[in-house]
Amino acid sequence: MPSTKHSENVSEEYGDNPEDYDPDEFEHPSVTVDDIIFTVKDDDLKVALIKRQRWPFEGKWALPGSFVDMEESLEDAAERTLHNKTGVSDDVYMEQLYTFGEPDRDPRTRVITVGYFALVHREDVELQETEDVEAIEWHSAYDLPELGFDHEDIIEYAVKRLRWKLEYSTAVFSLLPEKFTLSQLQNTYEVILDRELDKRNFRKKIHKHELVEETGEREENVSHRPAKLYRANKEVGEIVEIL
Amino acid sequence: MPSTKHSENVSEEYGDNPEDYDPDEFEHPSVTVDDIIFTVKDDDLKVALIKRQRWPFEGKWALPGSFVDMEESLEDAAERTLHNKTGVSDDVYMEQLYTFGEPDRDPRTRVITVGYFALVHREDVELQETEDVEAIEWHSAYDLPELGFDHEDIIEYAVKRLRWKLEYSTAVFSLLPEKFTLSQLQNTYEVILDRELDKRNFRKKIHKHELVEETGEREENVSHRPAKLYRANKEVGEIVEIL
DNA sequence: AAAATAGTGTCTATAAGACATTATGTC
DNA sequence: GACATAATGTCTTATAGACACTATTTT
Repeated sequence: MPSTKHSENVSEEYGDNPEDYDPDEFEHPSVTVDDIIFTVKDDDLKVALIKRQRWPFEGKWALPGSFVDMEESLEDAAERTLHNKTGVSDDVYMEQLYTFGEPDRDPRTRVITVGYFALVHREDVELQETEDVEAIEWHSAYDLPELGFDHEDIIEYAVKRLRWKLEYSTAVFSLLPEKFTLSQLQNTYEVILDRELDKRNFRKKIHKHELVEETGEREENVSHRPAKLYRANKEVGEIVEIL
Repeated sequence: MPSTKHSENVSEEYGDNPEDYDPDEFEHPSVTVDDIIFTVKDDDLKVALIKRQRWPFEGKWALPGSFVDMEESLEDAAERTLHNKTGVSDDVYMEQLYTFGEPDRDPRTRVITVGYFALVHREDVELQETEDVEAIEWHSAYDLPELGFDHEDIIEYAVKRLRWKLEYSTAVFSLLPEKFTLSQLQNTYEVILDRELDKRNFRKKIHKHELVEETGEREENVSHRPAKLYRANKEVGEIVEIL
């Protein structure tokens, strides 16, 4: 098997064109999806990680991932991984993040991974340890444990994307329950952007863009003045310049 | 070969984990890169396309692409494709666009393609028909011929990214020669954004962000008042809110 | 009444957008 | 001097950011 061939050789012999290619003639890279699943909890930005049980990176943490099956789309593979590994099911915002393909990123073989970025509601946050058994836990994105592969870089990239999403889209609603207070909304922004926002200016903008509408309900069982509960007034993911 | 297996089966039998995977046990998808190479020429946004010589989509146009070799990075594959297919060499802005992986996007076999987005200077624009021989030509992104695969979708997505890049980064400089006039700069924006801009407001912004500096030179051999020539005063790709 | 959080408005500075005339070079 | 494009400024409106006090509920 010409597994050590260089691209130049391949190019010369095979005309460098997909159409000249016999899919069984060469070794192919493996393709996986990795999910970067975020939530906001306890005033902290959390990312779901599984603990690895075997070589390589045994005992270290890593993103939940799966191989892409020959007959499923990338997005289906990412959703399947989300469901199988976390037990989380509906109402999850998901989008493709980036494809990481350095030849040596996996010590076993050539693995190209397509990163998918997911935002789950605080409520959905129960990570089920599924049959696949490895421990899955929320970790602070600001204080990560030792990670296998290039997953630290992937998470760093995902946090940048998440910040962008918050400033320029309505993705924040995928991190909140259906009904939420304006303070919860602001807190979600503050945790993710890692800076404080002015309450009055924040509310001015939220209302100017008509991002929320009143439900008519208020908080209950709080030992202070209860806040009004709002719901999202835009589709999740819609592009709006918010901050 | 269990090439028709569904993902659920794979998941159950193999624990759904990359680490359980024997790279030779299953058929892998093929992985390609496709380059979406843009330039601005003749008041038009152009994209480089090759004419296909064989099935599938024989006679139709398609993006230049290559298989990813087992030992090269995705970016190296994209650059190799750029050089081999277009003859274009230095000073090209390139970034990963998106990964397209619908199972049926290629009628031959499962092919996942990583799109790379490239911007070349007007000057570098000589497309060389290389040994790989198929015709390569610039086509208007606003008036595309019939394309094979999902390449029309890919180009549509790339045009959106390009517009975003122009509004929020200094990527425009990769489309211009080293020295350029402010009218050329404005024209590049207008062609890509597909709308007219006010000359005075445009110049105000360019100067406010200190995007350009004077070279001290002026245009030559024009039959009207010659414009000053400027050069970029920021790194290409830097993030700045421009328009 | 004390504690805790909710909720609200003004002022200033900066940015965005609409808009027309003069300047300078070539032929 | 006719032609073609270069170059420039003002005014109005909208947006962003700094900033502090009152209101409401629970205990």
